[in-house]
Amino acid sequence: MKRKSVTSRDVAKLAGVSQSAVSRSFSSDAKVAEKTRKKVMAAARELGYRPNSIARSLITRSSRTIAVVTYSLDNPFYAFMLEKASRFFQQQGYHLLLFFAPSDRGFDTVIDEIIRSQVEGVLLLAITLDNAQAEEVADFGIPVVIINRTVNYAGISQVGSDNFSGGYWAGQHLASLGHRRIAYLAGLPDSSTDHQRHAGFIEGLATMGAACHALEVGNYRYTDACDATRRLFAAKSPPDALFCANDVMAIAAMETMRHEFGLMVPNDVSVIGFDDVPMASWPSHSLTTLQQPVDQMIMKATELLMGQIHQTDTTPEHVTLPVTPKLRSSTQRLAR
Amino acid sequence: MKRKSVTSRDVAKLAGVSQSAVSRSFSSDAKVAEKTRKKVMAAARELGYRPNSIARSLITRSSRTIAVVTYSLDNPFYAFMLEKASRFFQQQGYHLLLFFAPSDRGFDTVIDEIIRSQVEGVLLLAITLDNAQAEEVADFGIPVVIINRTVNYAGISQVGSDNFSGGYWAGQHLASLGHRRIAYLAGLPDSSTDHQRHAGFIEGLATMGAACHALEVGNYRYTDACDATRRLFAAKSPPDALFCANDVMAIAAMETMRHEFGLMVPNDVSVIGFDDVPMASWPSHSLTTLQQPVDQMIMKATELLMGQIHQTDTTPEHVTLPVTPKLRSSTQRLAR
DNA sequence: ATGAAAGCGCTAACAT
DNA sequence: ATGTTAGCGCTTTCAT
Repeated sequence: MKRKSVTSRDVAKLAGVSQSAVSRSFSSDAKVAEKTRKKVMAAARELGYRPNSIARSLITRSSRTIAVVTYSLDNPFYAFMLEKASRFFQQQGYHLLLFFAPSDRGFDTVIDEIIRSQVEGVLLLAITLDNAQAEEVADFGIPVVIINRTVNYAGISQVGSDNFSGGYWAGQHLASLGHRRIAYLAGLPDSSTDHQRHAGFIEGLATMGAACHALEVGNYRYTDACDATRRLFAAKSPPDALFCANDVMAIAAMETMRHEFGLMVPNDVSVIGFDDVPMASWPSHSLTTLQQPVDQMIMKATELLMGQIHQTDTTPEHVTLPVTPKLRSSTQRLAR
Repeated sequence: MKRKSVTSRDVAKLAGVSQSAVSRSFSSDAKVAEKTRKKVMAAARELGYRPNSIARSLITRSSRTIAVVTYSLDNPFYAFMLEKASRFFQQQGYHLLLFFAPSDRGFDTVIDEIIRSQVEGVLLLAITLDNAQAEEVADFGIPVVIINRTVNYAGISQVGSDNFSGGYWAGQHLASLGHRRIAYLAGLPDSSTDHQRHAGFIEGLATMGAACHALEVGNYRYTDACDATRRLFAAKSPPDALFCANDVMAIAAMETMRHEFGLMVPNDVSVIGFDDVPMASWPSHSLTTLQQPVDQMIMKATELLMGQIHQTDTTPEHVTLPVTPKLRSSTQRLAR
């Protein structure tokens, strides 16, 4: 049975106190006699009263809400981050408003919704803002932290890992293993992570006098990566080593090579991924990869956001955390 | 630079109209002359005005917000569902408040937050409510839909798939393949899904005159499932077939059997999972499993929730959707 | 310590 | 079509 919303006024009447006494009884830093609070709580329980957070937010002008925006959850790396970050905010007494970036433009609508919602902070998972968008949000004084993308805007904090160095290590390592036809399986072509990993890779190869043998785009997605792999290995001169811009694609590539091309990893082809998702360490894949420090990234990002929310004088930071090569059995020295 | 919050009043002043004209200009079903709206919009743009959703919600008494509660995102099955459901609500103009069920009790706190937030509906992903909790929420007239768990409370809708039949098929199929030592790798011991899959399994085995050879608990989690598998195969009489209550555990079991016990799947052991997550169809795993109709489940659940939000006379439904056996290569007839 | 009163920023009658 | 008025349910001075 639907209760007609009970207000603090109703509770006050029943308890025989003023409405503000009720309000005080429900706030932690109360200047209320223990006796009145008891009375109020009893009345509240009887009526099934719950303070209306919306009314509270309106008057205190604080929503205690964080918006998290993400692109997709089918990369476990981001699902994990979302969970971690959410639990953190929840524990801090914040609510979490979740938005998915629409594929078909319309991202400005999301920004508008976020602003209207009076959120106190925005966390962007693998999403970036163009200058107009950044300015729009900044103009309202809403702190923003971006994870795993860069922005062209000084007012916004970002935390990511050292993609360039990761790519560099991958390139150098594969070349030093004696591979000659080293290919790149690219992520989203317009993402900063892809650019940086790619650039590092090229440079790492260069230190060994090598160059990128072939490149196909997998958009950081499993099925796209399967297709890209097919193109790569159907070529006249197929790769003998492959650096993939993330683990999901690396696993897709290994599956495709093994089961459609009858190739062995690492005997015929060495493979390196990026992220170190849990799956990467499963024995079937045992993927050599570059570990991103997820926990640190989340910690830093949430810390930054909280800092900017609480002290308005905090200056935005651009944090780059180190990646760690994880040597597993998807790479080996080229058999002569 | 932080703009001091601009209100509709400010816009009204600048546009030379009344405050309510501003309000009307920002509502779709407007009784406003095109000319006034133009003026208002111009002034709004100049000041950077955005309607405050909180104030709007307070007066309209509708938050246009749905709460989604989940336990964890490390099963891709639920990550996928969350994304699907979120996108749906977002597209319908609803906001999504995300909560993670705290492991250490404290779930009542989440319920309290949900009620205070004035959400219009609650979607529970693989989470159930005890009677007191169900009553609490129902008392406030908040529609609730539970996915993949059952409730002991008539006022709440639930949608799930036919776990019993799935288990039944698995038991019967494994027995009919000639296996004699068929074990069960259980999910969370107190979940309805586990009970039903288990019960169906036992019954399915029984039709073939077989019984469950061994049981270990994997809590629906990868690492727990690895441990459970070790226990299962370290036994004097290890299984020759295994039904796992979900795909994640089935994959964990296959990894462990293959790489720690040197067993072949399906030659030495047949394995069946449950869910049909994308990973299950990857060639390395090629897992025979019971496909849950995720899309239908989400569609039905969101439809039910929307129905209950919009017509208060909608009666709660308990929907059970059929599962589909997906025969892949993790099962085969026992070699004689 | 408590109550009265004044709004938070908006929508929705009600007049005009 | 537009303005005036009265709140939505709460927090927060300000007196007492």
